[in-house]
Amino acid sequence: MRYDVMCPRYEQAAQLLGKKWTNLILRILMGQPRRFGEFRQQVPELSERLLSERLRELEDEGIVRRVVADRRPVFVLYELTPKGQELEAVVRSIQTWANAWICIDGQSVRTARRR
Amino acid sequence: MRYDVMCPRYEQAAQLLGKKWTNLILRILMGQPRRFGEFRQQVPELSERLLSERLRELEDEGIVRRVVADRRPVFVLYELTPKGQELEAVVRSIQTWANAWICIDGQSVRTARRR
DNA sequence: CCGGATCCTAATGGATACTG
DNA sequence: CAGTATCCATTAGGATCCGG
Repeated sequence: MRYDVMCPRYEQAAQLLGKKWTNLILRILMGQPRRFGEFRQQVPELSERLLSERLRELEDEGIVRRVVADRRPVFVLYELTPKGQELEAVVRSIQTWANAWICIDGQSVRTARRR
Repeated sequence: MRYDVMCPRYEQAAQLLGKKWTNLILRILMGQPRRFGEFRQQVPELSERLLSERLRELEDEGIVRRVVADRRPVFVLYELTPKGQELEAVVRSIQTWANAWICIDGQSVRTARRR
């Protein structure tokens, strides 16, 4: 078997999930639709620029839908699409693995390599 | 519920899986232990520098074990640890999701946003 | 209230050459 | 055979300020 070609969708999915803040945003959305400002309250360390960028990426991927309520003041909701909802299985499998193999201290598992 | 803190292990796992070439390396290792040069044959586009870097990262995470056969010429095998083997469930869940939600063309799913 | 525009720095990845 | 070392281009992310 040759492995010269990657699955582009897999790559895209994995790289998206690996980006900073993405998983946090997804988790928050898994509970319920959220407004832009709610993310900021929930995660003060996440800047508006990155929040906006991540939401846009997820929207581009069809994982998140942006719903604009057309009244004043402007009111925007972000919610998971079906595609996004099915990501929950992935998120949980990563979490399960991480929980199972967590190590307590920050030490490397790797034994010293000879130089 | 507050989401001000991320699960560091989850983050680390997701970010590792999202790095370029990592998933390919894992897939190759899931079949059987491999030698350094075998990766290069299987994936010619992957440079020695990055291959070495990825393997080292996976080793540091305790996902891959580096086994040196002490005879001439030097002979090195990389193999999955139990921790690494259990990543297969994660890889498969990502693949399942990616397969289910693949789109054929390169077009964005997102409907145009008003500017 | 919901972002966009800018600027700057750090991290990532590719190419190439060299070594125990 | 199995890597390191170096250099460079691109990308990702944080900080800050501005606008409909």
